[in-house]
Amino acid sequence: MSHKPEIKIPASQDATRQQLLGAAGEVFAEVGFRNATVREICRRAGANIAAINYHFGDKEKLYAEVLRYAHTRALEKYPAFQGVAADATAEQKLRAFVHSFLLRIFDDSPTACHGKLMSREMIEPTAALDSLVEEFIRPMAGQLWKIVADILGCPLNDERVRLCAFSVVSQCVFYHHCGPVVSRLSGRPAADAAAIEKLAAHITKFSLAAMKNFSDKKR
Amino acid sequence: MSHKPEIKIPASQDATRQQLLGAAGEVFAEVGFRNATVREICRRAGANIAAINYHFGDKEKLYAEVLRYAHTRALEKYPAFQGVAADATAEQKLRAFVHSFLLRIFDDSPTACHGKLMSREMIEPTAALDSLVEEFIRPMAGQLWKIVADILGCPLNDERVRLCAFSVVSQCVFYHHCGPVVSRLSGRPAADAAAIEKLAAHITKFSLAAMKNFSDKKR
Amino acid sequence: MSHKPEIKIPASQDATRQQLLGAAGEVFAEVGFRNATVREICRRAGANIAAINYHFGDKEKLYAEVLRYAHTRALEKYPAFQGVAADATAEQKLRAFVHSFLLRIFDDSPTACHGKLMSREMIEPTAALDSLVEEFIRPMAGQLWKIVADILGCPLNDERVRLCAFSVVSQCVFYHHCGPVVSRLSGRPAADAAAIEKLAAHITKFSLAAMKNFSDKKR
Amino acid sequence: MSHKPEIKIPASQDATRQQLLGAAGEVFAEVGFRNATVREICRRAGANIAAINYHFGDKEKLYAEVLRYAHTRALEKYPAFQGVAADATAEQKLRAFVHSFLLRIFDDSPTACHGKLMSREMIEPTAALDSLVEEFIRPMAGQLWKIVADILGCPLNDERVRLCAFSVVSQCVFYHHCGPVVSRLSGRPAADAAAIEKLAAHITKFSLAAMKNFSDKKR
DNA sequence: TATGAATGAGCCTTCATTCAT
DNA sequence: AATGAATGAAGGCTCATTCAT
Repeated sequence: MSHKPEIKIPASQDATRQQLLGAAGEVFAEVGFRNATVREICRRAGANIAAINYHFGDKEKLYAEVLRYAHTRALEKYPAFQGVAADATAEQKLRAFVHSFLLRIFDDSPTACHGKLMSREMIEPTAALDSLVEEFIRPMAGQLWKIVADILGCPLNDERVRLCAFSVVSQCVFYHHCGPVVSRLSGRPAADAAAIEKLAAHITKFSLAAMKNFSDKKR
Repeated sequence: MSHKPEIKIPASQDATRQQLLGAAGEVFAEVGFRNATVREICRRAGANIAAINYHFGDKEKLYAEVLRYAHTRALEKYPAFQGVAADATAEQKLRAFVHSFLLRIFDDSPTACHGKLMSREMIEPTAALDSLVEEFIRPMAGQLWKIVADILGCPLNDERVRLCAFSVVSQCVFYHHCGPVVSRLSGRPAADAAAIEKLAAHITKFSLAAMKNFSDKKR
Repeated sequence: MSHKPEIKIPASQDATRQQLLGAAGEVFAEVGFRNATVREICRRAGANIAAINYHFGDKEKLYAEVLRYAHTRALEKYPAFQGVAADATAEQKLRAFVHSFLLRIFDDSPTACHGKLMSREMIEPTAALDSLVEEFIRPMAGQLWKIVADILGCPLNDERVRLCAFSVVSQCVFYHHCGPVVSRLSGRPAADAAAIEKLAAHITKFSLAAMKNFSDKKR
Repeated sequence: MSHKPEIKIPASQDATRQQLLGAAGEVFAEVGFRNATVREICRRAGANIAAINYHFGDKEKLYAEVLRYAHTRALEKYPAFQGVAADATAEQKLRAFVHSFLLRIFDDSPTACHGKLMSREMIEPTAALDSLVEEFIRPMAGQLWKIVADILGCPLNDERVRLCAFSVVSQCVFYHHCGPVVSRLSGRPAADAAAIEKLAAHITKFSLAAMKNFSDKKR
């Protein structure tokens, strides 16, 4: 409010764009696309109310960019196989995959909104979801399928590979998406780093135990 | 609020209330609480635009009632252990639990909205969630914990019981909540009765395999 | 501005609708459809800003209704052959037609806006013009064609009938539509009742003189 | 971007100005002053969005220049007495005047916008109209008055001269200004060269017939 | 009791204009 | 000299809610 003229000086084109992407990510994550107001986004970005239309065309196009931006950042920050050698065992890779998946989804630093945005996208998919699946999610699914096929000893396109992979992912997603119920049932609040660690251990153990005993049993 | 002069046929008064509950369930499920308009709800219910405020006070109180109503109906329609004897094995009970859970969550008949409402409630919990958990979800969790404890051979309050129960439920919830991604990845549309049957079989098999091999392995 | 509580009491549905039609007519006539603001219309109508959407759907539908309303009123107020017997001569009918046409078009009482609305409609025709022509203008053109055909001694569908009728109407329209130039050239302001009388006399005389001498001359 | 060392042809500066005048003429003619956006004008002119303010001060001053520019061009392209000798008869001069008037007003080549701009100016006169009348329209009216006075055999300042001249011009203007109604009534689209020729013939014939029979009749 | 006309805050978007570069 | 990012007022429209009937 006072002078702070320096805040406006660096306002090069890209700076404002970036501020808007960040602020929009926060707001969309907090209240969803529809409930988010451009006023609030611009306010947080320190930009004029017309800035969104100027830089992105409209609110919807901004949202699409935010979604891509959030995904890109999340994958850069938490690569799927961080700290795992290329020749590691499938079990080791699974553990890493689950752990980084959880870290990615639970990161609630102000700049991270990937998890929440995806949760909302699941409930009300937008036009942006199609390309998001092809660009980010399908490749990641492919990585998991390889690991699972290896563990099961199945060909990659066996239906059981898909089913077991979904069973793995479902456990990761669950604690994030059903957080409100999980925390009410367990009496504990959201997940911290230690809890995530523990969760990753359980999911990996549970899933490996299941898959090791899987192939030789018919339903 | 006062006495409800009792004698009254279940007539007009209650009829409108009921119509509103039904219509509101549909609309809230389709577009969420915020995006739902009282005009549309009243239109579908064949009621006056002021009917919601008259019968329920405001939109939010209507929503809370819809949530309870939807849960009650869903549990009546798909009891947790339908067709399973009280002395059935834990495995049989688990199978029944999973199957009815899936049926409940995937029922998309116009009068059923329990699944969609819960999905939305996970993302933006309302004040109604607290009582919902206590009244409906905790009892159901208790039932599952018993089964899991039996299978694991653990005491009921062992942490592994909670974790494994979550692992079971997470798989059930996943196909519903992440439907938009699952269908895009698999190329198949939503779930029909046969698919649900198959899903129930997989989840049960996967979970039993995991839990059978669980206790004797360290992570 | 002061109390005038009685202004709001009679605010039955139709009263507000009527107020809006009147106010909208004024505003649309003054500044055109696009430049007219719903805020100003509602202000003049003593109505809430949402009243237009409530009663008419949107600004455009309001405009269409205003156009029809203004036409209907103008034709009621100034019938084409007021004070002329059914068996009057074609010359007498022409004189009456021209006179009432001018009166209609120049009426600038606050409730009359027909003339200005039509002028604007000529420059930027809206979707409403089509039905307006069929419903109001074509019947009136038919009346004039009969008179002209009678004077020329031509069959009704002779091309000269159309051309001469247009020549008559063009003179009526001109003083209204080109008022800004006419008044600047002649130094006189807009038209009062006496001026209209004189104008009607000239146009009738000019046109009759032309048509009397018309048929027997080749160009 | 680099230096463009001064020598500079009358180029860029004036070139941009000229482009803006042309583009603005088009846009103002198409959608009117208020609905025209500086963005669209600059886009069509291949100029920067700030170019209008830079070269003309603001949108309104640009409009005034466009109006003068369009008039000048229209009069250069269609002189009032093209192809008519100085000693031609008044009838011949009238014919030429009417024809060139129609050509001027109906020219809808992209660079011509005189007719449409004037139509709009009639409905919402701007400050630019005053000087436009003095500079372009009054001289032209003077020319017509002379012709008409000659035909009527009246002194130049006789009121009948004004009235008859208006009657002539009104017919020319009518087909342009009321085009939307004329075309709907006649089923024919806008005017091509042949139609204009025919129109000129009719207007001249009608007007001459009227004026020849005029002076000796009192109303 | 039940209605529906009326309310006014708030939404996204558009626009001419400005100003630092 | 010329740019284009940024501005902020104002536009049409939607909505849950109220209140006189």
